[in-house]
Amino acid sequence: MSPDRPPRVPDDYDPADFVPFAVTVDLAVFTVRDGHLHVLLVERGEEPYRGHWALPGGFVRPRESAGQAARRELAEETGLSPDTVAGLRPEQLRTYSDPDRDPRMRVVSVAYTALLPDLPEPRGGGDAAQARWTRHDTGELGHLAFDHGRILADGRRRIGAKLEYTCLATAFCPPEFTLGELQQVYETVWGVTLDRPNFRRKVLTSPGFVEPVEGPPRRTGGRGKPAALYRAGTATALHPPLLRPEGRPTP
Amino acid sequence: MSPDRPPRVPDDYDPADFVPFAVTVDLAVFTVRDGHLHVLLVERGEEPYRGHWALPGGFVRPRESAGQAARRELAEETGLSPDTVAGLRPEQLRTYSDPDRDPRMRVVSVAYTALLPDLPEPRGGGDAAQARWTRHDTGELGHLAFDHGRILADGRRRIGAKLEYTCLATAFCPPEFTLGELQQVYETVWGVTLDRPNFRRKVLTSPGFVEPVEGPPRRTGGRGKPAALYRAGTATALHPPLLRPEGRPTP
DNA sequence: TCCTTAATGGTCAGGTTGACTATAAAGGTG
DNA sequence: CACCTTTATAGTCAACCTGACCATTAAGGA
Repeated sequence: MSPDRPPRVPDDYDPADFVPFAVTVDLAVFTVRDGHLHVLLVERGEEPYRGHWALPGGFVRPRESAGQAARRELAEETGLSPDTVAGLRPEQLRTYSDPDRDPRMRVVSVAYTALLPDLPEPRGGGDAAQARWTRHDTGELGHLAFDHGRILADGRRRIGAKLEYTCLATAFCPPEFTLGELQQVYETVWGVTLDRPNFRRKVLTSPGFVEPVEGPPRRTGGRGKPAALYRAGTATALHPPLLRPEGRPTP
Repeated sequence: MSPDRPPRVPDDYDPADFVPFAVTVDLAVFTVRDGHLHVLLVERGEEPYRGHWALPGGFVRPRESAGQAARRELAEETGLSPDTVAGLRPEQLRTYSDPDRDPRMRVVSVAYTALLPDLPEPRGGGDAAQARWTRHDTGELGHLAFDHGRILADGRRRIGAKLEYTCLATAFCPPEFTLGELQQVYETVWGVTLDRPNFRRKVLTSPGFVEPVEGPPRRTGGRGKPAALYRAGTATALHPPLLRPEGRPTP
Protein backbone atom coordinates (compact mmCIF):
# COMPACT_ATOMS: atom_id res chain seq x y z
CA MET A 1 0.00 0.00 0.00
CA SER A 2 2.40 2.65 -1.18
CA PRO A 3 1.14 6.02 -2.37
CA ASP A 4 0.10 6.28 -5.98
CA ARG A 5 2.36 9.27 -6.49
CA PRO A 6 5.48 9.63 -4.41
CA PRO A 7 5.37 12.91 -2.51
CA ARG A 8 7.54 15.61 -3.93
CA VAL A 9 8.69 18.83 -2.47
CA PRO A 10 6.81 21.71 -4.08
CA ASP A 11 9.20 23.60 -6.30
CA ASP A 12 8.11 27.08 -5.38
CA TYR A 13 9.29 26.87 -1.79
CA ASP A 14 12.67 26.52 -0.19
CA PRO A 15 13.07 22.80 0.43
CA ALA A 16 14.23 23.59 3.91
CA ASP A 17 10.74 24.89 4.62
CA PHE A 18 9.14 21.58 3.77
CA VAL A 19 8.93 18.88 6.40
CA PRO A 20 6.99 15.69 6.14
CA PHE A 21 4.22 15.48 8.68
CA ALA A 22 2.32 12.44 9.78
CA VAL A 23 -1.44 13.01 9.68
CA THR A 24 -3.77 11.15 11.99
CA VAL A 25 -7.41 11.26 12.95
CA ASP A 26 -8.70 11.12 16.52
CA LEU A 27 -12.29 10.37 17.43
CA ALA A 28 -14.33 11.69 20.32
CA VAL A 29 -17.26 9.27 20.27
CA PHE A 30 -20.05 9.97 22.74
CA THR A 31 -23.10 8.10 23.88
CA VAL A 32 -25.65 8.49 26.66
CA ARG A 33 -25.92 5.49 28.93
CA ASP A 34 -27.81 5.23 32.21
CA GLY A 35 -28.22 8.98 32.26
CA HIS A 36 -24.49 9.60 32.01
CA LEU A 37 -22.35 10.82 29.15
CA HIS A 38 -19.89 8.15 28.06
CA VAL A 39 -16.96 8.38 25.71
CA LEU A 40 -15.21 5.63 23.76
CA LEU A 41 -11.62 5.11 24.90
CA VAL A 42 -8.89 2.63 24.05
CA GLU A 43 -6.00 1.52 26.20
CA ARG A 44 -2.64 2.10 24.57
CA GLY A 45 -0.48 -0.98 24.16
CA GLU A 46 2.75 0.74 23.16
CA GLU A 47 4.95 3.60 24.18
CA PRO A 48 4.52 6.43 24.53
CA TYR A 49 1.73 6.51 27.06
CA ARG A 50 1.61 2.73 27.32
CA GLY A 51 -1.26 1.76 29.57
CA HIS A 52 -2.85 5.17 29.35
CA TRP A 53 -6.31 5.71 27.92
CA ALA A 54 -6.56 7.46 24.60
CA LEU A 55 -9.10 8.40 21.97
CA PRO A 56 -9.48 5.89 19.16
CA GLY A 57 -7.83 6.94 15.93
CA GLY A 58 -5.01 6.24 13.54
CA PHE A 59 -3.03 7.33 10.55
CA VAL A 60 -4.59 8.68 7.42
CA ARG A 61 -3.71 6.40 4.53
CA PRO A 62 -2.15 7.47 1.25
CA ARG A 63 -5.32 7.64 -0.80
CA GLU A 64 -7.99 8.52 1.70
CA SER A 65 -9.26 11.77 3.12
CA ALA A 66 -9.32 12.48 6.83
CA GLY A 67 -13.08 11.93 6.87
CA GLN A 68 -12.71 8.53 5.26
CA ALA A 69 -10.01 7.64 7.76
CA ALA A 70 -12.29 8.68 10.62
CA ARG A 71 -15.12 6.47 9.38
CA ARG A 72 -12.76 3.55 8.82
CA GLU A 73 -11.23 3.84 12.28
CA LEU A 74 -14.63 4.17 13.89
CA ALA A 75 -15.83 1.00 12.17
CA GLU A 76 -12.70 -0.88 13.20
CA GLU A 77 -12.88 0.31 16.76
CA THR A 78 -16.57 -0.25 17.42
CA GLY A 79 -17.17 -3.29 15.25
CA LEU A 80 -20.05 -1.49 13.57
CA SER A 81 -20.57 -1.97 9.87
CA PRO A 82 -19.20 0.72 7.54
CA ASP A 83 -22.76 1.49 6.46
CA THR A 84 -23.82 2.13 10.02
CA VAL A 85 -20.79 4.28 10.63
CA ALA A 86 -21.46 6.30 7.48
CA GLY A 87 -24.92 7.04 8.84
CA LEU A 88 -23.39 8.43 11.98
CA ARG A 89 -21.69 11.14 9.92
CA PRO A 90 -18.63 11.81 12.09
CA GLU A 91 -18.17 15.53 12.12
CA GLN A 92 -14.88 17.34 11.98
CA LEU A 93 -14.08 19.05 15.28
CA ARG A 94 -10.77 20.80 14.71
CA THR A 95 -7.12 20.07 13.97
CA TYR A 96 -4.39 19.86 16.57
CA SER A 97 -0.92 20.71 15.39
CA ASP A 98 1.24 21.64 18.34
CA PRO A 99 4.82 20.72 17.37
CA ASP A 100 5.33 18.74 20.58
CA ARG A 101 2.00 16.99 20.84
CA ASP A 102 3.59 13.65 19.95
CA PRO A 103 7.04 12.98 21.38
CA ARG A 104 7.97 10.63 18.55
CA MET A 105 7.57 12.85 15.53
CA ARG A 106 5.66 15.68 13.99
CA VAL A 107 2.04 14.56 13.95
CA VAL A 108 -0.92 16.68 12.95
CA SER A 109 -4.24 15.24 14.03
CA VAL A 110 -7.67 15.98 12.61
CA ALA A 111 -10.20 15.37 15.37
CA TYR A 112 -13.77 14.23 14.80
CA THR A 113 -16.83 13.88 16.99
CA ALA A 114 -19.44 11.18 16.57
CA LEU A 115 -22.66 10.47 18.45
CA LEU A 116 -23.92 6.94 19.00
CA PRO A 117 -27.44 5.95 20.05
CA ASP A 118 -26.71 3.53 22.82
CA LEU A 119 -24.27 0.93 24.05
CA PRO A 120 -23.33 -1.26 21.16
CA GLU A 121 -20.60 -2.64 23.42
CA PRO A 122 -17.48 -2.27 21.32
CA ARG A 123 -15.38 -5.20 20.32
CA GLY A 124 -11.80 -4.04 20.39
CA GLY A 125 -11.04 -4.74 16.78
CA GLY A 126 -8.47 -2.15 15.90
CA ASP A 127 -4.80 -1.76 16.54
CA ALA A 128 -4.84 -0.96 20.22
CA ALA A 129 -6.14 -2.95 23.14
CA GLN A 130 -9.81 -3.12 24.01
CA ALA A 131 -12.11 -0.20 23.42
CA ARG A 132 -14.41 0.67 26.30
CA TRP A 133 -17.16 3.11 27.13
CA THR A 134 -16.03 5.31 29.97
CA ARG A 135 -18.08 7.75 31.97
CA HIS A 136 -17.09 11.23 31.04
CA ASP A 137 -18.08 13.05 34.20
CA THR A 138 -16.36 11.11 36.97
CA GLY A 139 -12.66 11.23 37.58
CA GLU A 140 -12.67 7.74 36.16
CA LEU A 141 -10.80 8.94 33.12
CA GLY A 142 -7.50 10.25 34.42
CA HIS A 143 -4.93 11.85 32.23
CA LEU A 144 -5.46 10.81 28.64
CA ALA A 145 -2.56 10.22 26.26
CA PHE A 146 -1.13 13.05 24.16
CA ASP A 147 -3.46 16.07 24.06
CA HIS A 148 -6.53 13.85 23.98
CA GLY A 149 -7.88 15.36 27.16
CA ARG A 150 -8.09 18.69 25.44
CA ILE A 151 -9.63 17.18 22.34
CA LEU A 152 -12.26 15.48 24.47
CA ALA A 153 -13.10 18.71 26.28
CA ASP A 154 -13.39 20.55 22.99
CA GLY A 155 -15.65 17.84 21.61
CA ARG A 156 -17.95 17.93 24.59
CA ARG A 157 -18.26 21.70 24.38
CA ARG A 158 -19.02 21.47 20.68
CA ILE A 159 -21.81 18.93 20.97
CA GLY A 160 -23.29 20.85 23.90
CA ALA A 161 -23.45 23.95 21.73
CA LYS A 162 -24.83 22.09 18.73
CA LEU A 163 -27.72 20.73 20.77
CA GLU A 164 -28.92 24.29 21.10
CA TYR A 165 -29.40 25.13 17.47
CA THR A 166 -29.50 21.79 15.63
CA CYS A 167 -31.55 18.61 15.77
CA LEU A 168 -28.43 16.63 16.59
CA ALA A 169 -29.83 15.22 19.82
CA THR A 170 -31.77 12.55 17.92
CA ALA A 171 -28.42 11.03 16.90
CA PHE A 172 -28.03 9.93 20.52
CA CYS A 173 -31.35 8.07 20.36
CA PRO A 174 -32.38 4.77 18.78
CA PRO A 175 -34.49 4.93 15.60
CA GLU A 176 -37.66 5.18 17.66
CA PHE A 177 -37.59 6.99 20.95
CA THR A 178 -39.75 8.76 23.51
CA LEU A 179 -39.59 12.43 24.29
CA GLY A 180 -38.36 11.47 27.74
CA GLU A 181 -35.35 9.77 26.20
CA LEU A 182 -34.68 12.79 24.02
CA GLN A 183 -34.92 15.07 27.03
CA GLN A 184 -32.46 12.94 28.92
CA VAL A 185 -29.93 13.50 26.14
CA TYR A 186 -30.15 17.24 26.69
CA GLU A 187 -30.04 16.92 30.44
CA THR A 188 -27.06 14.59 30.35
CA VAL A 189 -24.94 16.55 27.90
CA TRP A 190 -25.76 19.90 29.46
CA GLY A 191 -25.69 18.65 33.03
CA VAL A 192 -28.98 20.34 33.90
CA THR A 193 -32.58 19.35 34.51
CA LEU A 194 -35.29 20.65 32.21
CA ASP A 195 -38.99 21.16 32.76
CA ARG A 196 -40.74 18.26 31.08
CA PRO A 197 -43.86 19.98 29.70
CA ASN A 198 -41.84 22.91 28.42
CA PHE A 199 -39.34 20.65 26.70
CA ARG A 200 -42.16 18.70 25.14
CA ARG A 201 -43.83 21.83 23.83
CA LYS A 202 -40.61 23.14 22.34
CA VAL A 203 -39.77 19.91 20.55
CA LEU A 204 -43.27 19.32 19.19
CA THR A 205 -43.65 22.87 17.89
CA SER A 206 -40.27 22.84 16.13
CA PRO A 207 -41.19 21.72 12.63
CA GLY A 208 -39.22 18.72 11.43
CA PHE A 209 -37.49 17.99 14.72
CA VAL A 210 -39.42 14.78 15.43
CA GLU A 211 -42.38 13.05 13.83
CA PRO A 212 -44.79 10.70 15.60
CA VAL A 213 -44.73 6.96 15.01
CA GLU A 214 -48.07 5.31 14.30
CA GLY A 215 -49.06 2.40 16.46
CA PRO A 216 -49.19 1.60 20.14
CA PRO A 217 -46.91 3.41 22.58
CA ARG A 218 -44.31 1.55 24.58
CA ARG A 219 -43.42 1.79 28.21
CA THR A 220 -39.91 2.86 28.92
CA GLY A 221 -39.04 0.98 32.08
CA GLY A 222 -42.41 -0.26 33.12
CA ARG A 223 -43.18 2.54 35.54
CA GLY A 224 -45.46 5.37 34.66
CA LYS A 225 -47.77 6.12 31.78
CA PRO A 226 -46.64 4.65 28.45
CA ALA A 227 -44.98 7.21 26.23
CA ALA A 228 -45.58 7.87 22.57
CA LEU A 229 -42.82 7.03 20.13
CA TYR A 230 -41.18 9.44 17.73
CA ARG A 231 -38.70 9.29 14.89
CA ALA A 232 -36.11 11.88 13.94
CA GLY A 233 -37.61 14.42 11.55
CA THR A 234 -36.12 15.81 8.40
CA ALA A 235 -35.03 19.16 9.79
CA THR A 236 -31.40 19.72 10.63
CA ALA A 237 -31.46 23.17 12.19
CA LEU A 238 -33.54 24.45 15.09
CA HIS A 239 -35.05 27.91 14.65
CA PRO A 240 -35.48 29.42 17.10
CA PRO A 241 -32.88 27.47 19.07
CA LEU A 242 -33.40 25.53 22.26
CA LEU A 243 -31.19 27.55 24.56
CA ARG A 244 -29.80 25.98 27.68
CA PRO A 245 -30.88 27.45 31.02
CA GLU A 246 -29.13 30.41 32.62
CA GLY A 247 -28.03 31.71 29.24
CA ARG A 248 -24.62 30.52 30.27
CA PRO A 249 -22.60 28.75 27.58
CA THR A 250 -20.30 26.01 28.80
CA PRO A 251 -16.93 27.77 29.10
CA MET B 1 15.66 25.71 9.15
CA SER B 2 15.62 21.95 9.45
CA PRO B 3 13.44 20.23 12.01
CA ASP B 4 14.84 19.79 15.48
CA ARG B 5 14.05 16.11 15.38
CA PRO B 6 14.03 14.26 12.08
CA PRO B 7 10.62 12.67 11.53
CA ARG B 8 10.52 8.95 12.11
CA VAL B 9 7.97 6.42 11.15
CA PRO B 10 6.05 5.33 14.24
CA ASP B 11 7.08 1.83 15.13
CA ASP B 12 3.65 0.48 15.91
CA TYR B 13 2.39 0.79 12.36
CA ASP B 14 3.26 -0.88 9.11
CA PRO B 15 5.63 1.54 7.40
CA ALA B 16 3.59 1.15 4.25
CA ASP B 17 0.74 2.87 6.07
CA PHE B 18 2.77 5.96 6.73
CA VAL B 19 3.08 8.62 4.07
CA PRO B 20 4.58 12.01 4.52
CA PHE B 21 2.06 14.79 4.03
CA ALA B 22 2.71 18.43 3.40
CA VAL B 23 0.69 20.62 5.75
CA THR B 24 -0.36 24.11 4.77
CA VAL B 25 -2.62 26.82 6.11
CA ASP B 26 -5.11 28.79 4.01
CA LEU B 27 -6.70 32.02 5.12
CA ALA B 28 -10.17 33.33 4.37
CA VAL B 29 -9.78 36.98 5.40
CA PHE B 30 -12.90 39.09 5.23
CA THR B 31 -13.64 42.78 5.52
CA VAL B 32 -16.62 45.03 4.89
CA ARG B 33 -15.95 47.83 2.44
CA ASP B 34 -18.49 50.15 0.86
CA GLY B 35 -21.29 47.95 2.09
CA HIS B 36 -19.89 44.88 0.37
CA LEU B 37 -18.16 41.83 1.74
CA HIS B 38 -14.59 41.61 0.47
CA VAL B 39 -12.09 38.80 0.73
CA LEU B 40 -8.31 38.90 0.52
CA LEU B 41 -6.99 37.05 -2.53
CA VAL B 42 -3.57 36.58 -4.09
CA GLU B 43 -2.71 35.88 -7.70
CA ARG B 44 -0.70 32.73 -8.17
CA GLY B 45 2.62 33.15 -9.91
CA GLU B 46 3.44 29.50 -10.48
CA GLU B 47 1.85 26.33 -11.72
CA PRO B 48 -0.49 24.84 -10.98
CA TYR B 49 -3.24 27.41 -11.34
CA ARG B 50 -0.80 30.09 -12.51
CA GLY B 51 -2.68 33.33 -12.95
CA HIS B 52 -5.64 32.10 -10.92
CA TRP B 53 -6.73 33.76 -7.72
CA ALA B 54 -6.19 31.88 -4.50
CA LEU B 55 -6.49 32.31 -0.77
CA PRO B 56 -3.33 33.50 0.95
CA GLY B 57 -1.50 30.80 2.82
CA GLY B 58 1.59 28.67 2.91
CA PHE B 59 3.42 25.76 4.42
CA VAL B 60 3.55 25.10 8.13
CA ARG B 61 7.16 25.23 9.24
CA PRO B 62 8.95 22.54 11.21
CA ARG B 63 8.61 24.07 14.66
CA GLU B 64 5.37 26.02 14.45
CA SER B 65 1.75 25.12 14.94
CA ALA B 66 -0.86 25.69 12.28
CA GLY B 67 -2.17 28.68 14.22
CA GLN B 68 1.26 30.25 14.34
CA ALA B 69 1.67 29.64 10.62
CA ALA B 70 -1.68 31.30 9.97
CA ARG B 71 -0.70 34.40 11.92
CA ARG B 72 2.69 34.56 10.22
CA GLU B 73 1.21 34.25 6.76
CA LEU B 74 -1.44 36.82 7.50
CA ALA B 75 1.19 39.30 8.65
CA GLU B 76 3.31 38.64 5.57
CA GLU B 77 0.37 38.92 3.21
CA THR B 78 -1.22 42.05 4.61
CA GLY B 79 1.85 43.91 5.82
CA LEU B 80 0.25 44.28 9.24
CA SER B 81 2.43 43.98 12.31
CA PRO B 82 2.50 40.63 14.10
CA ASP B 83 0.98 42.31 17.13
CA THR B 84 -1.96 43.57 15.13
CA VAL B 85 -2.44 40.18 13.53
CA ALA B 86 -2.35 38.48 16.92
CA GLY B 87 -5.19 40.75 18.01
CA LEU B 88 -7.25 39.60 15.06
CA ARG B 89 -7.19 36.06 16.46
CA PRO B 90 -7.51 34.06 13.25
CA GLU B 91 -9.90 31.24 13.99
CA GLN B 92 -9.62 27.71 12.73
CA LEU B 93 -12.31 26.89 10.18
CA ARG B 94 -11.72 23.28 9.24
CA THR B 95 -9.17 21.02 7.55
CA TYR B 96 -9.27 19.97 3.92
CA SER B 97 -7.65 16.67 3.11
CA ASP B 98 -8.99 15.35 -0.17
CA PRO B 99 -6.21 13.21 -1.67
CA ASP B 100 -6.44 15.03 -5.00
CA ARG B 101 -6.86 18.59 -3.81
CA ASP B 102 -3.32 19.47 -4.91
CA PRO B 103 -2.11 17.87 -8.15
CA ARG B 104 1.53 18.04 -7.11
CA MET B 105 1.52 16.01 -3.93
CA ARG B 106 -0.43 15.06 -0.88
CA VAL B 107 -1.24 18.33 0.90
CA VAL B 108 -3.48 18.70 3.92
CA SER B 109 -4.55 22.26 4.57
CA VAL B 110 -5.81 23.76 7.80
CA ALA B 111 -8.07 26.68 6.92
CA TYR B 112 -8.56 29.77 9.07
CA THR B 113 -10.91 32.71 8.98
CA ALA B 114 -9.98 36.24 10.04
CA LEU B 115 -12.00 39.45 10.18
CA LEU B 116 -10.42 42.83 9.48
CA PRO B 117 -11.92 46.20 10.36
CA ASP B 118 -11.48 48.03 7.11
CA LEU B 119 -9.28 48.35 4.08
CA PRO B 120 -5.71 48.44 5.20
CA GLU B 121 -4.80 48.05 1.52
CA PRO B 122 -2.46 45.07 1.53
CA ARG B 123 1.06 45.30 0.32
CA GLY B 124 1.85 42.07 -1.43
CA GLY B 125 4.69 41.04 0.80
CA GLY B 126 4.57 37.30 0.73
CA ASP B 127 5.56 34.67 -1.73
CA ALA B 128 2.89 35.12 -4.35
CA ALA B 129 2.04 38.11 -6.47
CA GLN B 130 0.03 41.04 -5.13
CA ALA B 131 -2.69 40.53 -2.57
CA ARG B 132 -5.94 42.32 -3.27
CA TRP B 133 -9.35 42.83 -1.72
CA THR B 134 -11.98 41.33 -3.96
CA ARG B 135 -15.72 41.66 -3.71
CA HIS B 136 -17.17 38.41 -2.55
CA ASP B 137 -20.64 38.71 -3.99
CA THR B 138 -20.10 39.54 -7.65
CA GLY B 139 -18.87 37.05 -10.20
CA GLU B 140 -15.65 39.01 -10.01
CA LEU B 141 -13.94 36.09 -8.37
CA GLY B 142 -14.11 33.30 -10.89
CA HIS B 143 -12.83 29.85 -10.17
CA LEU B 144 -10.32 29.95 -7.36
CA ALA B 145 -7.28 27.70 -7.31
CA PHE B 146 -7.41 24.27 -5.70
CA ASP B 147 -10.48 23.85 -3.48
CA HIS B 148 -10.27 27.43 -2.29
CA GLY B 149 -13.72 28.23 -3.61
CA ARG B 150 -15.15 25.69 -1.22
CA ILE B 151 -13.03 26.94 1.66
CA LEU B 152 -14.22 30.47 1.01
CA ALA B 153 -17.86 29.39 0.95
CA ASP B 154 -17.40 27.47 4.21
CA GLY B 155 -15.75 30.49 5.79
CA ARG B 156 -18.53 32.83 4.80
CA ARG B 157 -21.16 30.47 6.16
CA ARG B 158 -19.24 30.18 9.42
CA ILE B 159 -18.90 33.90 10.06
CA GLY B 160 -22.54 34.42 9.14
CA ALA B 161 -23.53 31.88 11.77
CA LYS B 162 -21.17 33.29 14.38
CA LEU B 163 -22.68 36.75 14.02
CA GLU B 164 -25.87 35.29 15.43
CA TYR B 165 -24.61 34.12 18.77
CA THR B 166 -21.30 35.94 19.33
CA CYS B 167 -20.10 39.52 19.50
CA LEU B 168 -17.80 38.88 16.56
CA ALA B 169 -19.28 41.66 14.43
CA THR B 170 -17.24 44.29 16.26
CA ALA B 171 -14.12 42.69 14.76
CA PHE B 172 -15.22 44.12 11.41
CA CYS B 173 -15.35 47.63 12.87
CA PRO B 174 -12.64 50.14 13.77
CA PRO B 175 -11.91 50.68 17.48
CA GLU B 176 -14.68 53.26 17.70
CA PHE B 177 -17.77 52.86 15.60
CA THR B 178 -21.41 53.85 15.30
CA LEU B 179 -24.32 51.50 15.61
CA GLY B 180 -25.05 52.17 11.96
CA GLU B 181 -21.66 50.81 11.01
CA LEU B 182 -22.19 47.75 13.18
CA GLN B 183 -25.57 47.19 11.60
CA GLN B 184 -24.06 47.38 8.14
CA VAL B 185 -21.73 44.54 9.07
CA TYR B 186 -24.71 42.33 9.80
CA GLU B 187 -26.57 43.44 6.71
CA THR B 188 -23.57 42.90 4.47
CA VAL B 189 -22.58 39.48 5.75
CA TRP B 190 -26.14 38.22 5.91
CA GLY B 191 -27.28 39.95 2.73
CA VAL B 192 -30.41 41.33 4.36
CA THR B 193 -31.70 44.65 5.63
CA LEU B 194 -32.52 45.06 9.30
CA ASP B 195 -34.86 47.43 11.08
CA ARG B 196 -32.70 50.15 12.56
CA PRO B 197 -34.52 50.81 15.86
CA ASN B 198 -34.88 47.11 16.56
CA PHE B 199 -31.22 46.44 15.86
CA ARG B 200 -30.28 49.31 18.13
CA ARG B 201 -32.45 48.04 20.95
CA LYS B 202 -31.07 44.54 20.69
CA VAL B 203 -27.43 45.64 20.71
CA LEU B 204 -27.84 48.10 23.56
CA THR B 205 -29.72 45.67 25.78
CA SER B 206 -27.17 42.88 25.25
CA PRO B 207 -24.83 43.33 28.21
CA GLY B 208 -21.20 43.67 27.21
CA PHE B 209 -21.76 43.81 23.46
CA VAL B 210 -20.82 47.49 23.09
CA GLU B 211 -20.05 50.29 25.51
CA PRO B 212 -20.53 54.01 24.83
CA VAL B 213 -17.60 56.30 24.22
CA GLU B 214 -17.54 59.55 26.17
CA GLY B 215 -17.22 62.76 24.23
CA PRO B 216 -18.80 64.31 21.17
CA PRO B 217 -20.36 62.13 18.50
CA ARG B 218 -19.04 62.08 14.96
CA ARG B 219 -20.88 62.18 11.70
CA THR B 220 -20.42 59.19 9.47
CA GLY B 221 -20.52 60.69 6.00
CA GLY B 222 -21.75 64.18 6.72
CA ARG B 223 -25.40 63.47 6.03
CA GLY B 224 -27.89 62.96 8.77
CA LYS B 225 -27.86 63.35 12.53
CA PRO B 226 -24.47 62.70 14.12
CA ALA B 227 -24.25 59.25 15.65
CA ALA B 228 -22.90 58.27 19.05
CA LEU B 229 -19.70 56.27 19.17
CA TYR B 230 -19.25 52.89 20.80
CA ARG B 231 -16.42 50.52 21.58
CA ALA B 232 -16.49 46.74 21.59
CA GLY B 233 -17.57 45.46 25.01
CA THR B 234 -16.07 42.66 27.04
CA ALA B 235 -18.69 40.03 26.27
CA THR B 236 -17.90 37.34 23.74
CA ALA B 237 -21.20 35.48 23.51
CA LEU B 238 -24.65 36.82 22.76
CA HIS B 239 -27.47 35.43 24.92
CA PRO B 240 -30.09 35.38 23.64
CA PRO B 241 -28.69 35.38 20.11
CA LEU B 242 -29.40 37.89 17.37
CA LEU B 243 -31.11 35.60 14.88
CA ARG B 244 -31.18 36.50 11.23
CA PRO B 245 -34.56 37.12 9.63
CA GLU B 246 -36.70 34.35 8.12
CA GLY B 247 -35.27 31.83 10.56
CA ARG B 248 -33.46 30.48 7.53
CA PRO B 249 -29.81 29.54 8.08
CA THR B 250 -27.50 30.01 5.13
CA PRO B 251 -27.42 26.55 3.53
C1' DT C 1 -57.11 -0.13 46.99
C1' DC C 2 -53.79 3.34 47.50
C1' DC C 3 -49.31 5.22 46.35
C1' DT C 4 -45.67 6.36 43.25
C1' DT C 5 -44.00 7.38 38.80
C1' DA C 6 -43.92 9.24 34.31
C1' DA C 7 -46.50 11.21 30.29
C1' DT C 8 -49.44 14.57 28.71
C1' DG C 9 -52.47 18.72 28.60
C1' DG C 10 -53.12 23.15 30.21
C1' DT C 11 -52.68 28.20 32.17
C1' DC C 12 -50.38 32.58 33.00
C1' DA C 13 -47.05 36.29 33.56
C1' DG C 14 -42.86 38.22 31.76
C1' DG C 15 -39.58 38.88 28.28
C1' DT C 16 -38.26 39.38 23.44
C1' DT C 17 -39.14 40.42 18.75
C1' DG C 18 -41.02 42.48 14.49
C1' DA C 19 -43.65 46.19 12.51
C1' DC C 20 -44.42 50.71 12.79
C1' DT C 21 -44.75 55.81 14.08
C1' DA C 22 -42.58 59.98 15.69
C1' DT C 23 -38.98 63.24 16.68
C1' DA C 24 -34.23 65.28 16.42
C1' DA C 25 -30.22 66.94 14.05
C1' DA C 26 -27.32 67.21 10.45
C1' DG C 27 -26.33 68.63 5.13
C1' DG C 28 -28.02 69.97 0.54
C1' DT C 29 -30.88 72.80 -2.61
C1' DG C 30 -33.78 76.13 -4.38
C1' DC D 1 -33.71 81.34 4.33
C1' DA D 2 -37.33 77.71 3.90
C1' DC D 3 -37.60 73.14 2.81
C1' DC D 4 -36.24 68.52 1.64
C1' DT D 5 -33.47 64.41 2.37
C1' DT D 6 -30.89 61.63 5.31
C1' DT D 7 -29.62 59.35 9.47
C1' DA D 8 -29.97 58.75 14.46
C1' DT D 9 -32.83 58.09 18.29
C1' DA D 10 -37.15 57.33 21.10
C1' DG D 11 -41.23 55.00 21.75
C1' DT D 12 -45.59 51.99 21.02
C1' DC D 13 -48.06 47.75 20.36
C1' DA D 14 -49.26 43.09 19.30
C1' DA D 15 -47.50 38.45 18.45
C1' DC D 16 -44.68 35.09 19.96
C1' DC D 17 -41.73 32.42 23.03
C1' DT D 18 -40.29 31.02 27.48
C1' DG D 19 -40.19 29.64 32.30
C1' DA D 20 -42.91 28.46 36.25
C1' DC D 21 -46.59 26.28 37.47
C1' DC D 22 -50.93 23.09 38.12
C1' DA D 23 -53.91 19.18 36.68
C1' DT D 24 -55.00 14.84 34.67
C1' DT D 25 -54.04 10.24 32.80
C1' DA D 26 -52.17 5.67 32.82
C1' DA D 27 -49.13 2.51 34.10
C1' DG D 28 -46.58 -0.64 38.12
C1' DG D 29 -45.77 -1.75 43.00
C1' DA D 30 -47.01 -2.26 47.94
